[in-house]
Amino acid sequence: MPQDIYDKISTMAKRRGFIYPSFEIYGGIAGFYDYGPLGAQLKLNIENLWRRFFVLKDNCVEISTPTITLFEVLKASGHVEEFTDLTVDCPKCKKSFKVEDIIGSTPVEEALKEKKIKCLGCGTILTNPHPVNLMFGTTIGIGDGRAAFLRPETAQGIFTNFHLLYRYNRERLPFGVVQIGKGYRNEISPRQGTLRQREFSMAEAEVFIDPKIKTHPKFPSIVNEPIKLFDNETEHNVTVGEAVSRHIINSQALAYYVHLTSSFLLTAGVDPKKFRFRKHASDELAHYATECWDAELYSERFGWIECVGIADRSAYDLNAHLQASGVDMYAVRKYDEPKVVKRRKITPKMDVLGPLFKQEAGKIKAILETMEAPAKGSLTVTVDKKTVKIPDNAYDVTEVEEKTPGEKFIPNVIEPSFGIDRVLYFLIEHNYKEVSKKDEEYTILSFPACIAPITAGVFPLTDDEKLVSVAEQINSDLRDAYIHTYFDTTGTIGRRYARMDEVGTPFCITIDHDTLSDHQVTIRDRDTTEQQRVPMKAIVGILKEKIACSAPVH
RNA sequence: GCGGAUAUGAUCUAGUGGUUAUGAUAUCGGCUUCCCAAGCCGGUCACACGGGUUCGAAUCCCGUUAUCCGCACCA
Repeated sequence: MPQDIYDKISTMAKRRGFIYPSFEIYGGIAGFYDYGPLGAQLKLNIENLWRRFFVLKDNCVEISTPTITLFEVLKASGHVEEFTDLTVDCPKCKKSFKVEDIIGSTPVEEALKEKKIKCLGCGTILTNPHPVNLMFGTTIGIGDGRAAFLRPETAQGIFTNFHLLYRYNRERLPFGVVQIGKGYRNEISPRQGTLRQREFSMAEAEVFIDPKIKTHPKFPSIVNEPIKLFDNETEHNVTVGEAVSRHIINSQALAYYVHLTSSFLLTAGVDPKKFRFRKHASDELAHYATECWDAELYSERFGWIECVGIADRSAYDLNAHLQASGVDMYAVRKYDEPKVVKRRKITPKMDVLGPLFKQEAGKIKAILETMEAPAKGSLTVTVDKKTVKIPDNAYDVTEVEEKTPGEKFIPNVIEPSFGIDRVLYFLIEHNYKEVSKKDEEYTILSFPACIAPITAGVFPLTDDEKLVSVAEQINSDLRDAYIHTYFDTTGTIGRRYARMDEVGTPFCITIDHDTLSDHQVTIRDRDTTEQQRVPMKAIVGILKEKIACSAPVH
């Protein structure tokens, strides 16, 4: 098979220190990759660029929560059910089914023995039952510890802190919270290299909004920006404003983050021609989502690959945690003036309720205090699934006027969720260029300056001591200014340029004999190979400006 | 998970049941040269792992692992 771009990139990435297969000296394991020195720096640069968009520009706050997540959290969020499927295969029509779709709640072993599990299509007896559980389980503590999972997404760490974060944000909506970190999925069969890993990095933003005001404060500034949307039938080349007015995207808030994502990806260096947004069909939506747009990037080998999901998770998660934990996950929509409501308030008489209901009296009291007294008839409450009648002499009714400052509601969530490793791979693939120089194959990674792992090569033209010491000074000045450099005195200058081109270093600074007298150096541009003579003192400033990576026109 | 193919230095690769296992690139050292992968000399680094057959296995057989292709799966 001829080498395609994926093979070439894999080879280059390993050879030059971007990506290594993990644990290779012990045989390796599918779905795990190490980032070498250049890969780790590239990943850090991508994450920091992401922070510039989501934290600095969009005002989200960043938190950090454990990757080991308590069973209860993922039970409440639906992941325990949704990620654990027992699946059986049909040997005849080669289809797989969830066991529970076929036999309901019958124990599986029994059903297998009795050959009750038959293919819904052709009636053949199904075989090979295997659990498809995408979460890694573990136990916290020794012995009867508490069950836990490695998190399948960082989002739950944000949801479970909602009440604290809402207060941090001084009880105002909208606000966004981000987290960058590892997620884990025990993929059945990882393929496609780093595009499908079992441990992977994600950057997620959970933006909490009022479901009645699904907008974004900066939406007006982007209404005329173009965007390419594919709804599985038609490709719409529209403006962000049109996307919303024509209901291709169903809210301004969602559309805003579609645009922000686009802006981030293009700044990071994805090829606009290999980039689109695609809407999830209703049958591919996650269990928590009501609408989802994927940013898809095109790979020459793998086709269109989802790298970012921008989902409207509605109130799903906060509601789930509210139900399961009992902690208030509401926000308040303030009225212009507090509303005054007359209410027939119940005041329980504990001296009657206590002896009557014993240990249940406390629960009954709590329920009664939230209830409206019936205008007529008897009062009943439901405690532990039992309905009990409360005698008239066990409570008083008083008519009170209650002031309500606003309406309670569960916020909705817009979630842009980025697969960092996928973005990283695509930045390599989209920027991988082959040219031929003097009949030799020559490769260039045309990374934008803001994400390139090394910003500048620093080269004395010869290994003359005088040149080397000036170059060393320039090198340390740059490093003092947080600019990553690669200092190299060996080999010909062409070879040194070539080495930098292959790993995507945008600039090389060369110190030659003239530098000693005119205090100028040469800056060489990777993409044009053009050279510019500039004063030594100006270099830090020039490079800092280049790294700033202003947003491209698109 | 099922079926097929593959596995030799960091990379690409030659090779045979029998001495010390090719060659190139890269890398390191030396000489030389110095603005786009120059040359010469020298050095480091490999038969995926485990078992079997055999006097002898990197080579043949089996298993494992990984990778690639197809199927299935894929918030």
